[in-house]
Amino acid sequence: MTKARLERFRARRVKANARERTRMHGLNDALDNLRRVMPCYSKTQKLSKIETLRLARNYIWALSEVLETGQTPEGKGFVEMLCKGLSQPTSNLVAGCLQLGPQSVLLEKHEDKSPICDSAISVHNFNYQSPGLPSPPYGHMETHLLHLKPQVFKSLGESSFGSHLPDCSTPPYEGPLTPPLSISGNFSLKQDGSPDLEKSYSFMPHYPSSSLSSGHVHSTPFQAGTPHYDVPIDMSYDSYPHHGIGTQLNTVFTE
DNA sequence: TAGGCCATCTGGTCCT
DNA sequence: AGGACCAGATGGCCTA
Repeated sequence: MTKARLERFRARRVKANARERTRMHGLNDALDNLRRVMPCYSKTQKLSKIETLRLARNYIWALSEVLETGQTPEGKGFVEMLCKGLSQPTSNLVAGCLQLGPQSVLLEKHEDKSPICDSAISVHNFNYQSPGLPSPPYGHMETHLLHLKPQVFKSLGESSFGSHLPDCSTPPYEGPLTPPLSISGNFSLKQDGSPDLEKSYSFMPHYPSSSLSSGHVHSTPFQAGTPHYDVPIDMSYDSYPHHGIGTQLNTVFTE
């Protein structure tokens, strides 16, 4: 290889590296956008990539469950759905983030009676200190309990909007907050059952029955007939080998 | 110190 | 040829 060819090769490699960096930054930006529309978003305590993907999968599943059943998710069950497959720290984070007390407050109105965002079911700046959980490192946590779009509420018979969607999403994200849903269509968002179909792992938070008051997630199946996996979260979390994000994506969507 | 997570570099493969 | 995508390797940072 002549010196000139070597230099050309080096230059090409440098350019390819730069492109790869840019590509990965784009991927990370997309992940950040995904984090922002998750039910548990914190700028300071970022979910890892793999946990973000898992939580997103659960969130989509939970929302499609709401659409399908037309039932308001019961608080504990909702948390359980979101926590399926997450690591214990993340599960604790989500649980602590979403549990407001013994009574489900999932449908509590946003405290800021903003005419624009009045429709969003969310609780902002919620600091939760659970007696059974470690001190929350997340601190100032912005929580979206159910950041549902009007069509979701319409399906629940609780819609009060027109066709205009209130923009309650975080600024940088310009895409839709909810996946394209086709209720009458030929496809279903949800697979046949729950995200934990594959029994390679199964996790149902296993806590004392006084779960909520003790800051734990009580294992109440969200959906009647949902198999009860009486497995502690920490026992069921499988540590995945260190793969690239592509592999992680594959892992998440085949789970 | 080990393990988890991440960014980056790199070479391979596929496509235009 | 060059770009996009992917996965393996590597090293840094952080935390338990």
